[in-house]
Amino acid sequence: MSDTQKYPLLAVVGPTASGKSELALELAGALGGEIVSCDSMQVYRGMDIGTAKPTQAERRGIPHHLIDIAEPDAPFTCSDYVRACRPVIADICARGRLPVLCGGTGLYLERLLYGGAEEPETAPDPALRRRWLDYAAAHGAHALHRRLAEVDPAGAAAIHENNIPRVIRALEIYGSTGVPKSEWDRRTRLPEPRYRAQVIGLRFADRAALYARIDARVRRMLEQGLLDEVRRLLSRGVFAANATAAQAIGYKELLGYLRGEESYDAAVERLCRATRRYAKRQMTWFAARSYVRWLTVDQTPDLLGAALARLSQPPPPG
RNA sequence: GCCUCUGUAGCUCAGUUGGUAGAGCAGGGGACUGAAAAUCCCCGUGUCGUUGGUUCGAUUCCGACCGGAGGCA
Repeated sequence: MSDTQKYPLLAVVGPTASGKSELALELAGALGGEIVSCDSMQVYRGMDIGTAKPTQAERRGIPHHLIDIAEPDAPFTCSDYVRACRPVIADICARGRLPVLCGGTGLYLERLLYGGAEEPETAPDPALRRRWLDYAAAHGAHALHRRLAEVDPAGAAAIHENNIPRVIRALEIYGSTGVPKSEWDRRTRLPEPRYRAQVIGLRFADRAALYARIDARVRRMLEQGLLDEVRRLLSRGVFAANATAAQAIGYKELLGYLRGEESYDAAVERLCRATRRYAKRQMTWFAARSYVRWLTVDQTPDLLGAALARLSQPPPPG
């Protein structure tokens, strides 16, 4: 795809509970757009309340894509997301509509925008990972990291030795392609985004204001029956499957309560805390992306107006 | 009323045979290329309850007082 053929798209990013969905919906309504979820957990069927999926009523007749496209007990990765997302964007644009990405999974958006065509075809290999994990257990994280340094010094230097999953991933890539991960990283990072993307980020001048919204949202989820939702997934064996979906905030905390390991209040407190920490990690991620144009939610009465004003400006250079 | 124990970081507690102190949790900051709601890294000054005394020097020893817990009346 040459530069002149680049598809346009909008994206609304930011920490959880910052109001992304609402703004994205308004933008889609105003600009003739369709929502494309960019969320690692909304892809799973049956996880509705805890992932804050917009209800049919809340979608106001605007199509939402990449929600409910995977089973929670099966693996679904960043690469699956990107592969699923590209044709959706192409289709929306082909119909003369505007894709409005919306979500808090920074990595998914990053790989969508900057991922090249060439990528290592190395799906996670459970047996191989098991082997490296055993190796780490037997010889320690340091020894595992040294194994990586032998074949990929640059890659090893970029990964802390205690970050065992990452070290194993890098070993996996080298093992199955014969090319170091650091080399793949160089090859698969586009200098320019693949789309004519305009990314709006939501942030808060007052952190406490966001945290209050998070606490309120957790309370609302519980009122809407989050606990029952977790029970349903539990009975389906989702958490035993050791799947990505089982790592979702809300689900893993309430599990402790359902198993009688802690009180309800303690589980809810842990849930709120985990959500706040997650929000902080999201803020750190997006704050480091130069392509994000920020709107300060608690200082902007007319978010939609402010967002539209931003969009009329030319996008920032690469 | 008397006796014993106790009072150290936001919380739970260590510790200093007298030279002004450190862990876990909480909190803050950061990283991030196919598990990312995941994973990982960095960050600990606080009237050591108050007040007298001993001492070159007290959070540490002694006294009194004020909280808290327990016991005896």
